[in-house]
Amino acid sequence: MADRKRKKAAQRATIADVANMAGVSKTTISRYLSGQYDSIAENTRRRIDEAVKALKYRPSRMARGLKQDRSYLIGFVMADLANPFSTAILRGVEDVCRKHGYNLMVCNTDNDPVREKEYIFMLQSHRIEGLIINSTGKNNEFLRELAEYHTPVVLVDRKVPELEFDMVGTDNIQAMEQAMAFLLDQGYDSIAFFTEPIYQVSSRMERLQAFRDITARNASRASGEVYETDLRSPGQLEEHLDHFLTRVSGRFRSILAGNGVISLKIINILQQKGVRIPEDVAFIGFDDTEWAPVVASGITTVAQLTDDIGVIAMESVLRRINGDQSAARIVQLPAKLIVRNSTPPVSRRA
Amino acid sequence: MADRKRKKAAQRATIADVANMAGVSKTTISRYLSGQYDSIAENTRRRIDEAVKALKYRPSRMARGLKQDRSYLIGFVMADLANPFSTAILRGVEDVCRKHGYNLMVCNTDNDPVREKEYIFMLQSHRIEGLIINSTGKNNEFLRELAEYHTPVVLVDRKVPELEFDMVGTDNIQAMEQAMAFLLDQGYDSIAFFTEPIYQVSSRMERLQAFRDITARNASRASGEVYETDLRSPGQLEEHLDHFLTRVSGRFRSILAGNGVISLKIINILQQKGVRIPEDVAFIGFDDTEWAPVVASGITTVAQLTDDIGVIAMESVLRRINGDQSAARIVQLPAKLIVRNSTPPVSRRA
DNA sequence: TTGTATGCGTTATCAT
DNA sequence: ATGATAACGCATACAA
Repeated sequence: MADRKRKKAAQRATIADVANMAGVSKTTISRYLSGQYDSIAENTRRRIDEAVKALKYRPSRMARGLKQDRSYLIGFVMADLANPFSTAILRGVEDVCRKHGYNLMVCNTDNDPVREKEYIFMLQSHRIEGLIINSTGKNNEFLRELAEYHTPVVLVDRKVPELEFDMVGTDNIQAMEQAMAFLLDQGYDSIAFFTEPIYQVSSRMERLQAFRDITARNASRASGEVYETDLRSPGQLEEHLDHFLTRVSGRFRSILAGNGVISLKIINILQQKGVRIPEDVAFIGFDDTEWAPVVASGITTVAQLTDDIGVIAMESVLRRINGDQSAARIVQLPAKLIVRNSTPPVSRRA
Repeated sequence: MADRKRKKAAQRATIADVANMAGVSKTTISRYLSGQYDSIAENTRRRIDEAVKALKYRPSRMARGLKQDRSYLIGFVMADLANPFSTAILRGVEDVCRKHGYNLMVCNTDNDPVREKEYIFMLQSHRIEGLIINSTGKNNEFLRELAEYHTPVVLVDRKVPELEFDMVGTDNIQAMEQAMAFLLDQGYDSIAFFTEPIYQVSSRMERLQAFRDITARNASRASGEVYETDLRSPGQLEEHLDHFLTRVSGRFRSILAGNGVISLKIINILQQKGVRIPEDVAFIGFDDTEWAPVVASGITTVAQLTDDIGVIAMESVLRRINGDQSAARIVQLPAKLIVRNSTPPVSRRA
């Protein structure tokens, strides 16, 4: 009975401890751990069972990972965890991870490329087996590095043209077309599109471009106005709203918000100013947030399939992990217009 | 020049590769990695710099961790990631983690003890260095196991009487007292408390108990009614609301919601029924959700310091990691009543 | 200032 | 059905 090394405190049991207690070799324990029960005698297996329980043995994923070159870890890097859109995706990702025995490492970059880079480095050091990211687009070099070493990367929400990775997001053209067609059909002749700064964010670019295309095609029916607003700049959104409400002509005015965050801010300011939805201005929000049904007797929204985005992104990672070498896939999920009371036909208003 | 082993694909560089390229031993590289620059000659250091860059070397945290008995990993286990309360805490935790070089493993148990147990096992295998959890309370045995091996566990939101761990949450007594005192001062003589099922959830228990105590003390001024509602049971909440609105006497009725999730559901149903806030019933919500300002001309809420809960929880973990052996601390942060328009004085209503 | 040798806890290879 | 041994990538004790 070899006596264990003395350390100053309770140490976790190792495979060797289990082997000793069960009276077999480490190899047999290892077989047991990987479920090769066929090659283990019934009663040795029982003895191992007992030893594992008695010692509260938990195999070390670090040791196992080092040997097998695996980590059982997936990285999840978001530009803005404060946005419910991000956490909705997170839930989808987490669920699939759990079902497949992976753990999720969650990182919030706050849209800062430096933080993003630091996180990518840390995740590389942890040897993550897959990465799901809505990227600032400023660290393509390091994302490519992951790909070189066969770590699948899946982009969500934001495309990065230089990167040939799988991408999962919303079909922003179709989404905008639904929203705009509906507003036009309802008879609105003035539509303002409010978006957070475009930068290089593809989803915002696509929505903006779609807005421009659609207004151009419908120039005879309605006028379009674009407001690109930095929400961190105090007063800017209010200024833009003032401009639209007082300086832009149009009998029947409507607002289309580019995402859930700016939706809420707009509604807040409108309420403060006593501008009524939909009596004074109609409103459609992007993202079907939890509060959409209860604000202003119900806000019409363009719902993204956030949960599905997360699920599909993680499934794409798994497919690549399992050896799929096919060309990068771009999945653009349809958006669904959810009509509530913020967008009545103008006939009922005029 | 020893030739590297041939594997079928691009492998990450190891410390040995860097050592070879820089023409020094692995030990020197190791020193370099741990920042012992004093004991390295200027120009060897430069050569190492170059080699690291050229090889895109990323030290393996698994190997390092195995040797040092560290993982650089913190576990974060939540009963309900869908609740914005959870993700608010997550942001606080994540921020502190990042600043200290830790990575966060996020787990969603969906209030299921079995899932919780599986996650705790996985986290144990990953040798997490700390755990932040709002627990179902059904896996105390395994949480204690973590403590035995000196892994600090910090409870958030929910206490577990059997577990002597640090705990961070809201002072629910003070929170309820603020809300109730305000309702009473405004002149409401009937208060209904709506809560999700109490089970063993300490935060819900505390709020309920406080409600009972306060209504008992103020029996002459107002009557209190408790509704414990399982939101998964269809129709139950509506039934309870119906009961309160039609069967319970009281000239000036008010509702106090036990958390943000049930707040939203209640408001939704009230709106569907055409019950106006605050004209027909006053309303205070627990948790100052993002939508509180814009619903029903502004909902009065009891704000929890969610971000601080996360920050303090993670700081507690760090303090324990750094050797603090003092007795378990319970931190109960004050709640702040945010008065909006859902709770006017009854004099303005009568 | 630098290097050699050993071991962390596991799996894989090759035996028996 | 079971075991002995080497190796994964790094840090550490000890030398030089």
